[in-house]
Amino acid sequence: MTLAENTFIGEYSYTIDSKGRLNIPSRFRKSLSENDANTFVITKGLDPCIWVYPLTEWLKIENNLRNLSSVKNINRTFVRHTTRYASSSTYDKQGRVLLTPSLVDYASIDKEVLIIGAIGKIEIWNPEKLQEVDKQNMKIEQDAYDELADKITL
Amino acid sequence: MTLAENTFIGEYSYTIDSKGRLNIPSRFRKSLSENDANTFVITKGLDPCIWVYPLTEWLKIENNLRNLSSVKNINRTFVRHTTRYASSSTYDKQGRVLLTPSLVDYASIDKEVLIIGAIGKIEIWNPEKLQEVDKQNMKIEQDAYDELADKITL
DNA sequence: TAAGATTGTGGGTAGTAGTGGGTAAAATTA
DNA sequence: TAATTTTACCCACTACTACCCACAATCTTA
Repeated sequence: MTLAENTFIGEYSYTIDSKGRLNIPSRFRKSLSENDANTFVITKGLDPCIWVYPLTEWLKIENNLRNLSSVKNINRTFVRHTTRYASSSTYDKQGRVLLTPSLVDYASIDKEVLIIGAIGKIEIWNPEKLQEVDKQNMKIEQDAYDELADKITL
Repeated sequence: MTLAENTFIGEYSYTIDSKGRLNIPSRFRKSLSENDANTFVITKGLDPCIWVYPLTEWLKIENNLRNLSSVKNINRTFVRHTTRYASSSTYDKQGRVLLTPSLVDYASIDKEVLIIGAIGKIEIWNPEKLQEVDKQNMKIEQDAYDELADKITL
């Protein structure tokens, strides 16, 4: 349980309640650093899911974005896409954050969600959507995947 | 004589109790390094078994994952696959860790398990499953096995 | 060989975690 | 300003987990 700070692993099946609140797994909350002030930044993922960053991790991303020159069109698009849907949320006494309807809609989420620790961030998925996307990815990029597995996993 | 730290060899027959707890052989626990803080990271194996890493070994994997940019699609898939089934577990006073139902299910484990030291990690098998997989592999990959002989001297 | 220590396994219990809902403060709108 | 909606805080219930103790079998050691 002495994992590195702001590092998330594991998978949890949780539900979104009628008020749009989602509990962040206790393990994840405990792994936040002091500076995160119990706050996450919630935004659109590059996949059809929601990404949740610890506050301090998000600030690093902001810094990186700041350094992208606005002259390049692709940079402007990327910055816009990344920041547009982001909002910060401090979790309540029960450990829940509020998800905006537009993000919930983007990730095709109903009530049941899969919360997945992805090292520096947290992903929130509609379970069926994930399965679907996964299958597709593996079909297209099996070779690249195997190469990574060979390099990284022992 | 003692083995090197975080090195596991040998095979043990243990049982999983009604609460899903599994005792890690005393020999294995003793071989953990100080930095492991009595903690293992338990995850899905590439074979139909459960892999158990000492914390510090897992942190090396984590570091590699952290350096993969999320802008690339295949990187996101790989990180997700690798972290998703992982969970850290500090063993209790009796030396037991908690196995998640999804992993137990994945490895087709009932109650009796075979705990096998695989040098840098530990494998947890359903005994029958292992026998089955073993038989199959030896039939198919005799050539590849022979090729290994060039690399490793016994 | 006998006493003591260690190890694997079983189970009880208090505290914690996930979920649901009420209510007052705050924000928005008419 | 008043009415309505939204948000934040509080309490409550249930299930689960972590911690504790127990015990029998095995191993160690004097």
